[in-house]
Amino acid sequence: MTQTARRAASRERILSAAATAFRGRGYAATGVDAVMSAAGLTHGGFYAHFPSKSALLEATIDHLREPANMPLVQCLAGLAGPALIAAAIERYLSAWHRDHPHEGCAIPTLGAELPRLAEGPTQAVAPCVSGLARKLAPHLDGDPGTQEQRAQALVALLVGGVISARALPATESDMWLASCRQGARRLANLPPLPTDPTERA
Amino acid sequence: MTQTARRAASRERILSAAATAFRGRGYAATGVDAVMSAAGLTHGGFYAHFPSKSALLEATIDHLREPANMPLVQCLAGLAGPALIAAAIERYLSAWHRDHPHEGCAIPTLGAELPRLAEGPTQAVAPCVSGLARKLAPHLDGDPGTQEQRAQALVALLVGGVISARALPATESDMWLASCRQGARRLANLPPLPTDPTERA
DNA sequence: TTGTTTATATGACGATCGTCATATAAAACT
DNA sequence: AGTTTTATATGACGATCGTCATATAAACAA
Repeated sequence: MTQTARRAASRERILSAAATAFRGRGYAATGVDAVMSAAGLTHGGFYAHFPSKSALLEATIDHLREPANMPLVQCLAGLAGPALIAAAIERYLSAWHRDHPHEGCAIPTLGAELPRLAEGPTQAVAPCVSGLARKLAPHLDGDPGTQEQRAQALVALLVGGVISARALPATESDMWLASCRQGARRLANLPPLPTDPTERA
Repeated sequence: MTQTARRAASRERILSAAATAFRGRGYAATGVDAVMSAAGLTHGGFYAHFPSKSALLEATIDHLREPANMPLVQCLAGLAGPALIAAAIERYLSAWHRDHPHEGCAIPTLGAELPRLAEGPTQAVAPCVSGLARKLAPHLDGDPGTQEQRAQALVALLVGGVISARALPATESDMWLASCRQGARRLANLPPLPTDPTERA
């Protein structure tokens, strides 16, 4: 393998390890050491790739914004309109997403932590949030003038639903997610889902 | 002042300082040193009051759950029904709450960080979340059987709205908050607010 | 007033943090 | 083949972390 290819592959492994670690344990609680050993490297070589830990954070956010690294959005390919909205709600407010923070959307895991750091990380998360709303907006029905605003409330409900579901014990959390799915469908003008009798209180 | 009173007052100052620091900068990013000096004490005396930093975290959550330390809930006293719901939405999704994380609700600031720590802190936040939903539920109209579920979606929207609003730049954030307020009123079966022409896009 | 309890201050400990200078070893070039 | 470039490993630095043993000084009891 050529050296430039080695370097690119290492950088990619560091970014991937950082994406997992930052989402799983948070930015402040994750050391450069942990990221590098997860990438199969030693901590000293880190500064050949990134000038600082906070620079790694920004690069990680950008890395997670690439469509290939957003499985929750990528699985909406081919869908449109109410079907896309329904699928997005189902995926985002799923038990899998709640139970796999390190593989899911970065907003619920890092959204609260990043804005209290420097401006750089904050400016990196902002397009994450508004971008998600802009992606969903055109698929909402009703008045086109209010699509964007209803999409923003929908994104807030998705993010808050995942965060609060992660803070609750298992049984309570399942019902909470179901309630959020119903609420999200209501915001999106979708018909309510039939209540599954097996998961009722 | 008697010694027991001194001790109680110091403990209270530590808890109050911890509540501000943890909400403002996060748990992992806040040192015991910073909490103690904010309380007007030196770091060494900390372990005369709490056995560990994580024990302080749990005590701080309990401290924040006391009604006297929840200004956002306390200002709802005397209200009931739709008026209470409307006031809660207005307060929670206000620019003030967005701009003062260290004085506001603990869920948007610590909700994502605490569940990835030990079980102790997680079990401390859970009643925070479900308690807020239970407080709002009886004031929602409509089918009493679905009150609790709609209250859960409403809480998720409130929490996610504040978190995402804090991640956005000022102008975009104001509109985002307004969209969330409208969405929250829609979830609560309240009539839409008249759109303020001065803050339209 | 004297002796005892106790709340807080002082200072230090091991561990870990982010950072970097240097060493090594492999690839690239002549 | 010999030389240069370069990606990574090694090891160390100052700082800060959580924790604790000890000292001090004030409050209480006699």
